[in-house]
Amino acid sequence: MARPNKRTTLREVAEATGLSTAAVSYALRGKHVSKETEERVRKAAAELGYEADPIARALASGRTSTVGVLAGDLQDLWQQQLMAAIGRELLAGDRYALILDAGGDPERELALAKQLRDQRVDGLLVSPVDPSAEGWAKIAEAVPVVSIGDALSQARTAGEVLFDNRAGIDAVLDYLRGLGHRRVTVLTPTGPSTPDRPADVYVRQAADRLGIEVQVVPCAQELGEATGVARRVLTNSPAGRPRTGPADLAPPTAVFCFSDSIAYGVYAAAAEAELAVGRDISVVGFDDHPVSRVLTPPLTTVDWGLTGIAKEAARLAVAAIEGRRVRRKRILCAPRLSERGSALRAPGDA
Amino acid sequence: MARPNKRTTLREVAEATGLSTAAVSYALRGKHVSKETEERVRKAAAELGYEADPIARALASGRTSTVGVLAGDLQDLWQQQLMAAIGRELLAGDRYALILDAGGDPERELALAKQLRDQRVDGLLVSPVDPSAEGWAKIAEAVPVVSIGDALSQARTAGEVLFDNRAGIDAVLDYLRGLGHRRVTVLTPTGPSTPDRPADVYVRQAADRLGIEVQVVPCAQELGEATGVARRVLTNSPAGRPRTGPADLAPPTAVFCFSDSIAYGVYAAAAEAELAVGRDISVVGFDDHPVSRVLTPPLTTVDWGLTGIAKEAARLAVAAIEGRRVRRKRILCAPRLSERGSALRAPGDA
DNA sequence: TTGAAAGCGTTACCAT
DNA sequence: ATGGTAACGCTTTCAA
Repeated sequence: MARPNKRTTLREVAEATGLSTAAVSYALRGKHVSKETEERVRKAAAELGYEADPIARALASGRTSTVGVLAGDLQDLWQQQLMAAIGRELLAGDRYALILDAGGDPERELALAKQLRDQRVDGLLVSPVDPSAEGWAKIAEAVPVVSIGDALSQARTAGEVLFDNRAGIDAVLDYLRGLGHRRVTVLTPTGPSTPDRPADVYVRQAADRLGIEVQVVPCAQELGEATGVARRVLTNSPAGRPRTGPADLAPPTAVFCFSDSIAYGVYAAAAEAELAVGRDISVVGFDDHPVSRVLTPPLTTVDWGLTGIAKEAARLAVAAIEGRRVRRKRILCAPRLSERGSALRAPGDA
Repeated sequence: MARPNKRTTLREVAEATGLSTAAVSYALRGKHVSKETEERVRKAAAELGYEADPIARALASGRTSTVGVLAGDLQDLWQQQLMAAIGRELLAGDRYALILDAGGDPERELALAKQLRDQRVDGLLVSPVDPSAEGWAKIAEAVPVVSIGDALSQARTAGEVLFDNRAGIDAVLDYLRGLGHRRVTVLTPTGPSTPDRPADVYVRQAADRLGIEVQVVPCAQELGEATGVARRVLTNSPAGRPRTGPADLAPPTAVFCFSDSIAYGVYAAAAEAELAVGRDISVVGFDDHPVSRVLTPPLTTVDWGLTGIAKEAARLAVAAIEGRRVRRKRILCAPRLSERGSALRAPGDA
């Protein structure tokens, strides 16, 4: 039965002030009451050290001032960064972020989303592993959902902060093509159990259009694993060759990573193989994590504006929670190619 | 009033089965009931799509199967990593991590801890900004607390996973001394509003003993800010000189950073100043974040074993929650100096 | 403006 | 093994 050291309850404040619990409840929230009683109640509450019990409040009101934040995969350093930023943003608005990690598993992702809903989170921010899952529909009915990155195609969300993947991919492939690259390997965090994500699909189309040969290879975010995959790609050992794409025996001249975390793995593998990033093998990332500029050479990557994303996502969620209308509930983040030193002219290209 | 699409409640399951809510409640938890009723209830519950409401359960039982995880400062990449790891660890045990960020502010840290307690978290894991704060005592009375990094000196915690700071600092200073360094700047995340932490105090003693001149300079974790501080330290501009320590005009030959995140700032500043890390200026970190080995040169740092820490901390917390006794509730993590390329012989040293 | 009382959905105690 | 029924601590009608 609960904890031994009891908290002061609303009833006790009521008794102390000679008011009803209802009156006290209102007074503490500044509703329906006269200035003076509010004052009196506040004082009594302070003296008794009263603080409303969030659980009881949640049960009675259905609200928690807690927002669920569901990361697709927290192994991704950029997502860690994003969650931290969202947490700060929410906290600034007196809301708490309940951060969960789906670990790249689409099923777990939905299971966690449901739990969050059951916990009465007022809103749910999600950076989805599987944006096309049907399960999102029901969840979005029960709680305002804001998706980050890709749109939840099956659900009516309260807001979306999307990456303009097409523009980002076009920008990178154009850039690489201009540098003379014709064989590019794309490393995507999409796992085997996950359906292709929009970027995976689009990058093939874009490459075809530009006359670039791409090979799309799935890759874990964790550094050690990513390094392993990159190692195989760079040496073009059989395990690194995907089942799709032309059976080209030459290794790629450039690697395009759909997350900076993965790019770090390529750096590690390149160092092992004594390949100079930039000169021997070009690398492009996709997030602009802060440390990317500290690498040698600094990682050329696509910046989506982390802070802005966190701000917008939090804003949309809060607006939805408070039932406010917003002008645009779909924010499209434009890519900015941060051209640094990791992608240079392809070897052998004039 | 709550959400429109109502959930099925315990009472409905009771009515459907002709049992009392009590019986159903017990049955679903496999207590006091016969095999067959349990079966019958389970079936009915499944058919009705019943799932216990965690909030109501929390109010009635005082338990939530949620664990609060309070980060001192989530700008620190290593702490991001740690939180992610703890979250995974907890999730594996069917508990949810409620991750909050104190943003380096000791007052906020305590305020958040209280909120977490009010949320009825079953346990609290904390990587404290201010381990010596008195406020921890009360919190630890109400909920099992496990501290990570430094011990909460004023509180009776349920467990501790401590870094052997003294050993770590000794190892690094010994190492630097052996390389001929005599002027070392220590960059610590400890903020102006925070009391000195054990490591800050100890590093001065250790340096004195070894005949090393140290200057302890506070430094933010965020890359941009850290770079700024490091810039001043490397050029020894007035702003970089702390008020304490000898007024030495020469810049340090080595920088010892109490977090890898800060070390990244030093790399950035060194690059700006065209100083070669290792040759012109030695840098040592204190966490071993995964990306540290990807830098050029790879960062020499102190490894505490992230995964182990997350595991132990989660284990201690869960044990305390379940009221189990543990042999050792104080785990001391031994430092392992990962000697890589960022600290070399001091310039001018034979 | 204030009070009385009915929930909110469980759990846990006490009978049976 | 089950049922009845207080808690749990708050919010929110509905009256006054």
